[in-house]
Amino acid sequence: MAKKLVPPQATIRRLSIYLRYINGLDGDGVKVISSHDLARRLALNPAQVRKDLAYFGEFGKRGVGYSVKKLREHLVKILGLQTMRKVAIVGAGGRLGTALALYTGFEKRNFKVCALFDKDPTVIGNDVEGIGKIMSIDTLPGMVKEKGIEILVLTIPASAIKEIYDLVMLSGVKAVLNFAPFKMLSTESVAVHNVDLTTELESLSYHLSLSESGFPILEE
Amino acid sequence: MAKKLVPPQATIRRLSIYLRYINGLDGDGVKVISSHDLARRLALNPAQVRKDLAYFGEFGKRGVGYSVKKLREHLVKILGLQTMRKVAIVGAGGRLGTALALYTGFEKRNFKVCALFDKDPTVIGNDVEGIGKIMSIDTLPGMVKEKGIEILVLTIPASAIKEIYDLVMLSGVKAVLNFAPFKMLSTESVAVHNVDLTTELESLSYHLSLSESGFPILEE
DNA sequence: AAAACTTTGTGATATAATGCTCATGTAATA
DNA sequence: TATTACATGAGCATTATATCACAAAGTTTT
Repeated sequence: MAKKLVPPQATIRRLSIYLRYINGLDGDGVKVISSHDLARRLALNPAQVRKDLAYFGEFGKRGVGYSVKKLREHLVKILGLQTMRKVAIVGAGGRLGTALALYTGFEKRNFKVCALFDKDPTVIGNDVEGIGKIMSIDTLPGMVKEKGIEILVLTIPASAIKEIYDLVMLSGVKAVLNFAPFKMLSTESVAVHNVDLTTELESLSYHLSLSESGFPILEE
Repeated sequence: MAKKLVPPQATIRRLSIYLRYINGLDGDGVKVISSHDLARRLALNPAQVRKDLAYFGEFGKRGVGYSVKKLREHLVKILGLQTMRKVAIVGAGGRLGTALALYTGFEKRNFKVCALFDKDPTVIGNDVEGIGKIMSIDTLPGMVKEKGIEILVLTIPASAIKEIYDLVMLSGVKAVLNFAPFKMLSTESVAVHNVDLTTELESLSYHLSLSESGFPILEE
């Protein structure tokens, strides 16, 4: 019985975690896995695992569990990972941009970095092996259309945000992973996820202060 | 009237955002800011801003707003940012580790990368300018104590997790920022934040699939 | 084939986060 | 000094998310 409800963002993130876990099971010859097993391994609640999956259909078999093979297929389909997703990096001249451009781990997961952009004329034209030359940010909209880029990874400094915000949002991409220290908002046509490293460090600092003052930590 | 409640993690993250925003106000000669101003600028709800701040005391003045100077002082104090926090990077030989080691933006925010570790003998001993040589992971517990390292940034590959998990958790640090594709859990003595880049990309991919099938995006 | 297990899927319940509303305090103005 | 306007802090309402608990469905054992 298909219950039509919008799954929370947290559920989507967990699906990705489930997929990684069962991918890691590959050689082990495990044919079936229960919500209990998954939950124990991933430090979650079994009911939550079941509910997460139930948003998308009835994948399990009562008294048995979930077929690993089928579950993997479903997760790949739900997350839209059957086809390679084309990614571009904006701010590719910076440290973080370069690191992500050269990181090979994404390809295994079906994400392909296929274009690099920057604003700085001193890095435009630099060749990154395996990907190509860093291009001017001005060419972004054209390249998005030409290459079929779907996701933009933003690794620009705070100072460049004003200049680049609209350019990115109107470039035609449908998704943005933003590392810049500024919260970008999702719109009808562009999904944005923000990763804010400073905020992560500062909230850890808060916990340090807490434990200095004698409080326990306990969360997440 | 001080209400004794534990502030949610989301509140702590927002405090960091508030601080960044009012730091950016520096030259503008703004003396006072209202919850409304803050909320509008940061795409939040004014009541939420007030509630976030009210967890920690009564900083505002009715009819006026919050003194920027005082608010900054309070936020710095709450987040424990008066003193420099010493950070070490584990997995400093990899792309991401190197990028973070060389990233200078953290110092402005009072975080100092002061040690680098790796498991790989081929990178141990490499000198990173301004920080020092990459050290063997085996020396981690000793160095944590010796240098007073409080935060560990983990940028190790999936394959190294098993080997390094306990070493990190027992090293004596009080906080971990984990980029490895594995969810580490906070304990009584160690606060952990996980940043999972693959999960971020995959959940964006989910939204791409959705919009391909005609659904709108709308979230965050 | 019945009984005893196992595990899913889901309604009901608990917990948490967010947003609304307003009494109260403050400042500016007449 | 009274009036008006404004903004906080807090209680309450609403929404979102997570957990519990159990009936229904499948498997294994006797």
